[in-house]
Amino acid sequence: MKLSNTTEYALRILSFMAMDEKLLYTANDLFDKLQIPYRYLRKQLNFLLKQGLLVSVQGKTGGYQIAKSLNEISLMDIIEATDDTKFENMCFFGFSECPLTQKCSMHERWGEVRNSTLSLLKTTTLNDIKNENNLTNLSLK
Amino acid sequence: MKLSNTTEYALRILSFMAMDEKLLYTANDLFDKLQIPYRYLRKQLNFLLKQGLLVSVQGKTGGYQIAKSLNEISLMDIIEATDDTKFENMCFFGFSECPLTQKCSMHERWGEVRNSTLSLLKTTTLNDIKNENNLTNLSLK
DNA sequence: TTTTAATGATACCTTTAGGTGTCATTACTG
DNA sequence: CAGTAATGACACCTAAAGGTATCATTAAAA
Repeated sequence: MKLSNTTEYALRILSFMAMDEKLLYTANDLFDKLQIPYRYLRKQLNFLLKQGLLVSVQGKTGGYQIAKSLNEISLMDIIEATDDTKFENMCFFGFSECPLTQKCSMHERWGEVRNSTLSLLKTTTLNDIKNENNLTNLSLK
Repeated sequence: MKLSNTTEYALRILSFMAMDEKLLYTANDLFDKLQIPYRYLRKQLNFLLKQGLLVSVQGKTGGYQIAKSLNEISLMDIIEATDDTKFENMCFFGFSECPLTQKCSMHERWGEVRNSTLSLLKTTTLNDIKNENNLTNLSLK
């Protein structure tokens, strides 16, 4: 009922980098702010790179940058890149067949809240996040 | 972003038993219907017993029964019994301090969908589930 | 009173998410 | 051109969730 740590980390990283998307952020910059273990952060950055969400520059003045324009990356894009759960037809009881065939006793009710959650995640982009960013305050604590 | 298997199993078990709450269900009855590995199911039943959600009868004609009246058990009660995540103030980015002090950039939006999910889980009881139960169909697949 | 079919308890195994450690490579800079 | 500060790659460790195995206990029923 909670995103995985890995997914939360990815959301932190990209949301933070969205604050100034033209900047080149080093792993150390991000480590200081985001409360993610340093080596795991490094691994995660490499992963996001391979997923095409980040680009990197090597060498002494290197770092990472968001690969696309902010309004092209939704929160759902980030979640899907780091979590292979299929949310679309997720049955409340975890039955794999529920949504398409028979309906379980939570089908309607659960469908509603699931859809509003999914819709929020799909329609909110990094650009929206940027415009509302108090994330720095947060990450300081 | 998904309930744990263990929690889903607990929801299956109690929702199924709610269909006829006065019946005594054996582990084998439940195993046949609920797609839960037999030995894990046994373990889980013992756990739900200790949590006070079930009562058991030992011996040859024994089995399990829901411990309270159906409208006294909400879905959230079941979730909380099997998952120690604290949902109330769950921050979207997983920051532990978010909800009470500073607000992160998803605070408002996330709060809304989180609250409607929580409210559904708290207000839906096993009695509601019983009244809408096609779960048998489901579990047959 | 023995058998049988149920639950109770507990220890162990397996997989995976999360996290570490080490060394190579790149490219700016003194 | 050597030193340095960054990323790249990859192997390994750890804890917890999920799942399995075994044996003891209970109580109805033959």
